[in-house]
Amino acid sequence: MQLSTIASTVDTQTPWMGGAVSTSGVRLLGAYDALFREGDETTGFYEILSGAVRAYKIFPDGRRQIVAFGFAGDIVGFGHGETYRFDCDALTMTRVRAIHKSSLLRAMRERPELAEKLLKVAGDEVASMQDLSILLCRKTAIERMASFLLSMAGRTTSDMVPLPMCRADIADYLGLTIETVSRNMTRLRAMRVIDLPNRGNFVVRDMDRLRLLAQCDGNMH
Amino acid sequence: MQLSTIASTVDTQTPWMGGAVSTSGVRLLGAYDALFREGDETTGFYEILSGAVRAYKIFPDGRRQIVAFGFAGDIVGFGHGETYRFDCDALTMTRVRAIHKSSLLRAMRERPELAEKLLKVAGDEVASMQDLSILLCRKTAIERMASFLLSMAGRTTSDMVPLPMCRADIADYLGLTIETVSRNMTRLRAMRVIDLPNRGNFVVRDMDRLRLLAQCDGNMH
DNA sequence: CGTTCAATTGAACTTCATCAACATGTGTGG
DNA sequence: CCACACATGTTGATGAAGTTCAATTGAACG
Repeated sequence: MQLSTIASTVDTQTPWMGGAVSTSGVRLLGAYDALFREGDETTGFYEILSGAVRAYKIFPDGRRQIVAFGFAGDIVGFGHGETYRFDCDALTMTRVRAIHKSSLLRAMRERPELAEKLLKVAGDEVASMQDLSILLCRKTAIERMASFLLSMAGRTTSDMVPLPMCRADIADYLGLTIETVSRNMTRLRAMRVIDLPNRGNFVVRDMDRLRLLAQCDGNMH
Repeated sequence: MQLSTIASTVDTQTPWMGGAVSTSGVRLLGAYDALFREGDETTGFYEILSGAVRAYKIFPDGRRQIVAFGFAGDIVGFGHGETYRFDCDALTMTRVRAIHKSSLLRAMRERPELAEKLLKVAGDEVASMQDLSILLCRKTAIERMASFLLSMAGRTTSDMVPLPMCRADIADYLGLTIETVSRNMTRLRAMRVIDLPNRGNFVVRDMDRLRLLAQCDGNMH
């Protein structure tokens, strides 16, 4: 199950759009630096080159919902109209490449297959959001945690899985409180499913059980 | 807040894609007839001409999540890969126009602006799913009901708002049980916010209070 | 070594789910 | 057209899961 969902990961071995899109500017962001803010005029998409970002919406009453995390290889910026619909900032030191709307439109006119590709990415994005809805709607706290950790683990080959976001970010993503996140992390550790060697990292000790707990019926991508 | 979210509504005054897309077949569906089933090979998109559909996923353990409702003017079929990712069927007598994948791709190559338009529709779809995530993640039962009724009311000009889906469908969409849906409907009626003249319809008596309850900060489309 | 912020743990409370009974209203056959 | 039957929807009582409030621990940095 694909949880991280700002946009689907694209093949980053090759520069994303074959260089047809002009060599747009690369920006370097520090922790919690804004990529864009709600209400800003949309300039286009961003490709995350390294690091991680979070996209979230803050409500008048202070409630916050993290809509998606984005990692290296993801494209962020779908689902906005003339202005951005929510805030997006970096979790850690992050490099992004801006893909300007105008250059994208130009490239799309020149190479129609690009549009198809982009449409596919958008479709994947929709799929991810649907998965997230299901998670928020139908899963218990520990199932959500398991699903989340599983998707994070799926992003690396390494044994030590980075967790660049704080508990509050995880909580606001999964629709839980930091206390519940913490309790269930502890519970998963007690069950010998994961290890928590330090803040910001975890290790999967029993992948089968983690998958079982995540309870998603395999056929989710 | 846009809840109905299979795809954003497009202008249906004019035939959707200016007729460039071949005059694809129009299908007529009775109540609970399938539009497509999970696992079927994706044939393309469908434009709802009249009636209503529901898109949902059923889990091995029987849990069901309605991902979206679709009404006249909506396009359904985003977020699927080679095969459909979940079931979609009609709630009532429904007419749909099939937009075949191949004819769409052909049309896109001929008229690049079509791709942009479709990309915008996909973006709106993502936006709607994000709204749904927020609803499921952050709202109480009565706030969810209010949001849902508000979005349904926003679809008609008439006083009497149709509610073509049963309580179970509403429950599985909002992440609640039928009992909770029923209780909160009753509660809203007791609060003189809505009237429930009969099954399948409701009337908004106090739109301001409904909006207040829905708690979405206006700036959601 | 102490300060500070994040994370963890504990206890009481709230909300919603669950189980169960009851009502309504929709359709069918007499 | 009425009466009955099954569906769907409503209402009530109880319990579990997660939130909230509060205290404690732990780690990072000066």
